[in-house]
Amino acid sequence: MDPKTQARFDARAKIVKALAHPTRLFIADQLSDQAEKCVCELTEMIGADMSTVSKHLSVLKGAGLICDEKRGSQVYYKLRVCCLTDFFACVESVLENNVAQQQELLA
Amino acid sequence: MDPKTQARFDARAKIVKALAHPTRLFIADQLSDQAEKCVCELTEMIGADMSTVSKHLSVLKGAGLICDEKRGSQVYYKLRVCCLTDFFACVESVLENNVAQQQELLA
DNA sequence: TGGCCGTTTGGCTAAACTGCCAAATAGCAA
DNA sequence: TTGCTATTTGGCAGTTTAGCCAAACGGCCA
Repeated sequence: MDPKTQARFDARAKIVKALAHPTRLFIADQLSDQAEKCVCELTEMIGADMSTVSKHLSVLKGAGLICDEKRGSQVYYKLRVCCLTDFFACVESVLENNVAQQQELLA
Repeated sequence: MDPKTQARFDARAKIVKALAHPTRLFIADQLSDQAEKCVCELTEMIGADMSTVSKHLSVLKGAGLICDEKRGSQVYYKLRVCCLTDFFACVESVLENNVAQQQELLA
């Protein structure tokens, strides 16, 4: 694989990797309906340590998937990408495929 | 987060994680144009150890993203999911957004 | 059968990732 | 200033992942 191709797929993988965690997928999903949420709200929903949630948000931000805005002492995050809904739909269709195939194997 | 939601996002993450590697993204891309390829062809293109490529294929297969068919002594892999093209397009748009933002910061 | 080719599996080490705690930072209000 | 809240950062232990080598497996052909 030539270096240019390698670099391109490295860059893509970095973005996909940022989404490759249940908590981060959940966050992206929560933010996907145009709603912005602060860290404490997300922390409450997720039920983990706030530092953990903050780091997950940092990963998503580093990949350019979300952006933040400070208002007072709170930080609000929102999606920076509009196509994630399709992305999730695709993942969901894979899941459905997998279930269908498993049922076929049992039948 | 209630257990059901947790399980749903765990399942999604498992699929996204399977794609979260440059080599595996490359493989998925190669297989995305309806073409099936055997392990040796992919190994040649990627330039890694065949055992490494085989393991990557195993990860993709485990996630239900590709399927395999043995013909003689060779194993051919092909995509099992049609929506990956949109998936890649979304990732690509994130990359473009990021570049645009970086340029804006410099200007 | 023996040998070769394509593929997978086991094992090992190095690197990356997670999640918690504790500490640092920043804003706001008394 | 002090104190309180929201958030981020540093650090550490446990877990997972990556990629190579060696070995095992399976099909094919002489």
